[in-house]
Amino acid sequence: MQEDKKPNSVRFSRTRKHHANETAEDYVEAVAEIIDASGECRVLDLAKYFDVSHVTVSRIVKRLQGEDLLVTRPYRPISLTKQGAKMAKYAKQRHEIVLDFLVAIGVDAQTAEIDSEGIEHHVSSKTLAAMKSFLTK
Amino acid sequence: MQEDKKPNSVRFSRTRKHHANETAEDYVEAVAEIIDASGECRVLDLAKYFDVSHVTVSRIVKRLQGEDLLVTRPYRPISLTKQGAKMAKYAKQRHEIVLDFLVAIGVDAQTAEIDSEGIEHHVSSKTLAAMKSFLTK
DNA sequence: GGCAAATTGTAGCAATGGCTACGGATGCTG
DNA sequence: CAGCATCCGTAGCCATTGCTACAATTTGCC
Ligand SMILES: [Mn+2]
Ligand SMILES: [Mn+2]
Ligand SMILES: [Mn+2]
Ligand SMILES: [Mn+2]
Repeated sequence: MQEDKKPNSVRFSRTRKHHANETAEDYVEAVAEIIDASGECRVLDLAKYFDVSHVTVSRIVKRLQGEDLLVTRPYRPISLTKQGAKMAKYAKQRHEIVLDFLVAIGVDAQTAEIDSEGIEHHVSSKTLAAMKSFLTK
Repeated sequence: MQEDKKPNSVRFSRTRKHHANETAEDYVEAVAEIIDASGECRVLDLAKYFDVSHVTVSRIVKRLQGEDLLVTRPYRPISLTKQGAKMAKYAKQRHEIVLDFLVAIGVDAQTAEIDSEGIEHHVSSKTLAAMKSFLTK
């Protein structure tokens, strides 16, 4: 049973859904990156990575464990589940394409890094495909 | 006294700031559009526009009034302040450029409408300039 | 004018993501 | 191996944005 929305408002609901996923996407991507760089990922690594308190990280990690994206035990390192690793891989690829794309249209690297961090979460597979095809042309 | 951040984490703080502004930008843009289309903007108009309850709109309108972006009185229509109108004008222009840009790189109109609704808030003036210059080429 | 419908406000709940303060666990090091 | 520093969890606060249920106001119509 779908509540039928007025066509205009659909895009806002969609954007709200994107935002709900944002934290998860950034976190699994960060966990993958930190493990790749240093061998393991701890709560404090993520706190420094995002520049938030360890408390914020701790709570979010707990939530994401409940969503089967990562695994940890008290006072222990954090690792990704299969599902989390899959999301991280996709998020990383998408992030890189968005970043490269912005640079390709003439945005300076530093600005592209900042903007891509927010833009990535709103780029659908269709828009991603368009960016990809632009890059290979 | 600036807390000096690790350069990497800057982009996340920036993205969090963009998100804090998102609601304001969407709301003033919607108020301008609704007034332009129908003469006045009521709480229920915004509720339908965003597909949220009138309660959510009512509270956000109150907050934005406190931020001097719009004006209203109980049970009365909503209008923009000078500052709100200025933000609405910028947001609308930016939104249109992002939308047109996505279409220009080959994204279908419907997808472009959805994606631009989220992307717009993360597009800095530099990235916007790059998109603009791409469109005029 | 008065009643009913439509509109808007209020009360109170939930989820999410910020924070500080404090307490418990881990682990390094003398 | 004991103690101390570091790391992490918990308690409890705030702000924001969702919601339902109910109360109040405005408006339209007879
Ligand atoms: Mn990312
Ligand atoms: Mn991101
Ligand atoms: Mn928007
Ligand atoms: Mn966003």
